[in-house]
Amino acid sequence: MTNATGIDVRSFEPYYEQLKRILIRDIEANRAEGDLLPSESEMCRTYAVSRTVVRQALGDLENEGLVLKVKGKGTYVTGRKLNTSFVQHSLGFYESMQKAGHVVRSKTLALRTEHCGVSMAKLRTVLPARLFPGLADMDMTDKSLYQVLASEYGIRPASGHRAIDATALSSEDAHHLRAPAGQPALRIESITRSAEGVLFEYYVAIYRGDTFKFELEVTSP
Amino acid sequence: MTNATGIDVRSFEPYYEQLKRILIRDIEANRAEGDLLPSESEMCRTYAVSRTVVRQALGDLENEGLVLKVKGKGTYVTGRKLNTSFVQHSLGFYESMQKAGHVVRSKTLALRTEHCGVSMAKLRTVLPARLFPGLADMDMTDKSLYQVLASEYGIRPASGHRAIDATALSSEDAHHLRAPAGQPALRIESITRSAEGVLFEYYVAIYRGDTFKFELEVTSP
DNA sequence: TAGTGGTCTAGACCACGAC
DNA sequence: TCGTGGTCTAGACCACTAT
Repeated sequence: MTNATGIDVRSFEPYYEQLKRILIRDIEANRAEGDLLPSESEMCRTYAVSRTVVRQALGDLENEGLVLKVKGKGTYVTGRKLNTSFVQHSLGFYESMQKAGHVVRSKTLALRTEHCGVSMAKLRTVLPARLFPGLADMDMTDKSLYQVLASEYGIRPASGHRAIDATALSSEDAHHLRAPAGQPALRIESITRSAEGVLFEYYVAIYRGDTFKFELEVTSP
Repeated sequence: MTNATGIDVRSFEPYYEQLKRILIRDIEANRAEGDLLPSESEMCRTYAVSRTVVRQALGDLENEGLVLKVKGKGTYVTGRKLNTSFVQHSLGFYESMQKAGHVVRSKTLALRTEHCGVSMAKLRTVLPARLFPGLADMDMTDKSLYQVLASEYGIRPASGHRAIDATALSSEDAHHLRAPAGQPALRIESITRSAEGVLFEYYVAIYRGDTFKFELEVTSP
C-alpha cells in the first residue's frame, strides 16, 4: 500500500531517500527544535521498511545536521543552522566567546589549557613554558588566558596569524563537542605575538560547522 | 584467529573502528593516491567480518576524504590533505587564486558569474544589475572581475565583510569540485563595498576542506 | 525491566563498468 | 558475462537511559 506519506516501492528512488524527504517534510511542518522523533523500530513499522533503511535515512539527516541521535534515548530534532555565533578576529578565545554570549569553562592540564565552550568549540593552547613560570598552577576556570597573561606576566597580544580550514570532526573532538564524528568543523590555527614581537601563544580551535561562523572586516591595503 | 593485522573479536572497540585503523595504516604505508583498494567482498574474507562492517568502515573513510567509492569499479585512495593553498584576505577571488598559483577560468551565465578554480573552489557572485550595464556580455574568461569593474565602471573595492563557516559539500557542489558529497568544505560569504560605500558585490565561495586554507594577519585594535 | 540507538550477521537483488 | 559498489531484508545481541 502506498499513500502520500509512505514509501513507493515502484519508485526508482531508494527507500532511504524517500524516507529522508518524508522526515524532512515532517520535521519542517510539525516539529520544533528538541522534539523527539518516533523510534527507529516504530518507523520500521510505520513505513514498512527494514531498520537498515531507517538508519541510513536518519544517519544522513544527522550528518546534515537536522537531527541528533542519542543512544538509549532517541532521535531529536536539532536547530537547523540558525544558531550561528560570531567570533571577532583579533580577540582571544575567551573574549570572543563571551562576546557571543557563551559560557566558557576551562581545565588546566599541566601546561596544556583546554577550553570548552559548552559543546561548541574545542581548543588546544600551547605556551612556551619558560615565559610563564607558575601558569600551570593558576586557576583559569573563569578567567581569560589573556587576562592572566596581562596581569601576571605583563604580556599583551599585539599581532597574530590565523589559518582557517574545514575538516571533519575526529571521533575524539566529536565526543567533546557532542557532535557526530565526520561532521564538518571549522579549524582555526592561531599564532599570537606580543608588541615586542615575542611569539607567545599557539592554539588550534575546533568549531562545530553547524553552529559556528567566523566573521571579519577587511579593508583594501 | 587474530593477528597483528586482523580484527580482535575480544576488543571493546567495534569491528568497523578496528578495520578503519587497519585500512588507514595500510593506506599510509603501502598505497599511493589513485590506488585501487581490495573489493568489499574480498575485505569480508580477509578480515572475516560481514559486509556491513566493511561498508561502515569504508563509508567513514570516504566521509573523511581518504578514499572514494565508485559504483561498478571499486574503492580508490584519494589525496591526503597535503595540498593546502593560501587565500589572502582583502583580495578578490581571481587575485587570491592567481597569487596561490591557480589557473582561474570563469563562465558568465546571464548576470551570474561562476568561477571554477580547477576543481578547487566554487563561487557564486551576485552584482546589482543596475550598477553594471553590459557586464553580462563581457568576456571574463581570463580577467578578474575586479579588473573589469575598475576599468569599465571605475569602481574599486575598498572594504568588505567576510563570514567563514564549515559545511558539508552538497551533491551539486561536490560534482563541480570533483569531491565526495558530504565532505567538509570552507564556505566564505563575502560583501564588498567601494570607497564611496556602495555595496557592489556579494559572493559565496565553496572551498574543498582538504585542499584549502584561509589565512589572515590580525592586529590589536 | 523495557525501550532506545549501536553493532553485527548472512544472506539477497540491483545498476554500473569492464571485458 | 562477471565483479563492483548500492540497496535492502530479517533477524540478533549489546550498552545505555529511564522508570
